[in-house]
Amino acid sequence: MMVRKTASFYSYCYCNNIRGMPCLQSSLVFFASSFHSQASIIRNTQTKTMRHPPHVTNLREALILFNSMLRMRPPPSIVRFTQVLSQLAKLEHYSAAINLYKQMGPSGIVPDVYTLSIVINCFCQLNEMGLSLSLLGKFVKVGIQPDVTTFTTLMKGFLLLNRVAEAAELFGKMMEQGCMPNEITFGTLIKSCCMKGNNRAAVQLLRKMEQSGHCKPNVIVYSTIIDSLCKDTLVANALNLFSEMISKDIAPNVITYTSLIHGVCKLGQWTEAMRLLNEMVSKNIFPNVFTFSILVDTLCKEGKVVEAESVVELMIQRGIKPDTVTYNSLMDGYCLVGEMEKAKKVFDLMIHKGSNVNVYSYSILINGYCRRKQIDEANRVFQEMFDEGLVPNTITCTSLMDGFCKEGRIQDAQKLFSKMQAFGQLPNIQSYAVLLDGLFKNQQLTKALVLFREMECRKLNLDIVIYNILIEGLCIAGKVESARDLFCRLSSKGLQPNVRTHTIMIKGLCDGGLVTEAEKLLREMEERDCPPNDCTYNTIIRGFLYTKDTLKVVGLVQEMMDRGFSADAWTTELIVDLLSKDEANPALLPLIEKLIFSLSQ
DNA sequence: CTAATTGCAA
Repeated sequence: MMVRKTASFYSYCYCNNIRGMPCLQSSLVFFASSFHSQASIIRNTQTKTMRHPPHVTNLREALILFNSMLRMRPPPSIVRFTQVLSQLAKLEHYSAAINLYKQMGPSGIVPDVYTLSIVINCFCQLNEMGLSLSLLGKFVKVGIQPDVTTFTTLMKGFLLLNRVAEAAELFGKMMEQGCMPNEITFGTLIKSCCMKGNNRAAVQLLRKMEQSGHCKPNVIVYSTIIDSLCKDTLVANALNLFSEMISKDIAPNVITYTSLIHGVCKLGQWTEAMRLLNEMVSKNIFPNVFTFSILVDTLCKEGKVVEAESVVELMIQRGIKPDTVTYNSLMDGYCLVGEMEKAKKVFDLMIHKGSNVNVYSYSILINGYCRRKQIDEANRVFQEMFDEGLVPNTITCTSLMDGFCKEGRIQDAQKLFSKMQAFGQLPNIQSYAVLLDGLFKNQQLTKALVLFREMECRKLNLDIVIYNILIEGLCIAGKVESARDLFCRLSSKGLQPNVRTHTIMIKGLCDGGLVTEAEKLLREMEERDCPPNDCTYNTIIRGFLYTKDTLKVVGLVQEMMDRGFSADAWTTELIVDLLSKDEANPALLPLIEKLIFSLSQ
């Protein structure tokens, strides 16, 4: 089962980097300010009353505060310590939080259920499930019981690692202790099902929740499943669940609506998106920066950048500040229509407005320059990214690699492929696919085959996309027989050749002078429930054009047009060229007219 | 003082 794509570690980690601040300068500012803040942090702690929970905004503050708390006599209550750990965990300083917790014991500070749950969560976040479980012993030692939160946290940890059996065991143990699952427990389990793409199990849990009698489904569990269905473009099912929650008087919120709007947008149902938008506003649920960003992104993907700009204007008018994601979407919109100057302007605007530029921002720009064949500019941006302390991820590198390949700079692509591992990025199947394709298209058959062997050894999940590249590559190298052999062996590998596979094979056969066999394959496509598309027709027609078989060309063009496909510019040019020279067939002139007409559409 | 829901790049 496919695991759904989540935000990469790096794009998240580095999104807070501030552009244009030299390292030395920033540490000097930091150092100078530390004298004042250190004193005030401690003063704050020593205030006897301490009505407000201590607030820390960074790791350094937390360490200073915690150490001063450990030295106080009598020490502050466990609640104070736990508050600091909690805030550190929220800042994702999990290891630091664990280290501080370890200093509590020797100082005689006894943890409570909150403290231990936070530390358990920290271990879970670090994938240290063994250490996480070992803390259950600590509960016994201090004479307290883990609660539903503790168990939920542990279960989540196991589920994220796909260790379902252990999660289930914990669920049993929790029930044994008379601890009943609540909304959040179910919410966690449901989210886990959704992340694995198992919507059925998610809905089953929702039904279990209704029957349990201990808790009732709420807006969050409904939103979780609705979002998951929308991501799988099962919008009709999502809308059914949506009606269901309304009928149960569970009020949808901005997140529910945003998920639905995203779902219909992905299907290109703009009218439906607008209906939902109006509906939510009529219920006094107002679109937020997420909602607007989806609208901006959808318009951009449809090439409507001007409209996207006006949505950005609208959100500013409504007092919602576009953020990095909004601007990244807009930038990608300009990249998609090839307006790189405007894309760069948005990039500069982000910096000007104080929005952080992140790995996405650079990746989008790099991808844009690559598409426009401005590979040197792409490479320059890639370099700039490093200078700003951002680490390109697999996608960034793959984009640039693709750019190099398409410009014939295969060595640069290979170099980058090797280098990405140096900055901690493992090439994935797409990275391999890009390089493999590049090697074949640049006549590096041997190197391509070596790479393919490596892919097999790495136990990558080689799908039909990879085999399409391989078959096409063999054809390019003039190894049509090998390509055909491989094509025939696909089903034995459990792979189903798709339209693209067939089209690639047809092109290979045509280029190898085997047009008759190519036509036979075209006919077989119908039988295999894989009907040819416009690309297939254009390919085989070009094949017959090269053999100057006018009759076949005319027949196939007619067939293609009957099916509602049309000749592309290249094929049309060749057809017109052939027919105009073929004086024996003046009767074919109407066909030329038809073709030119369809081309002008 | 602890645990669950939404957006961008190949």
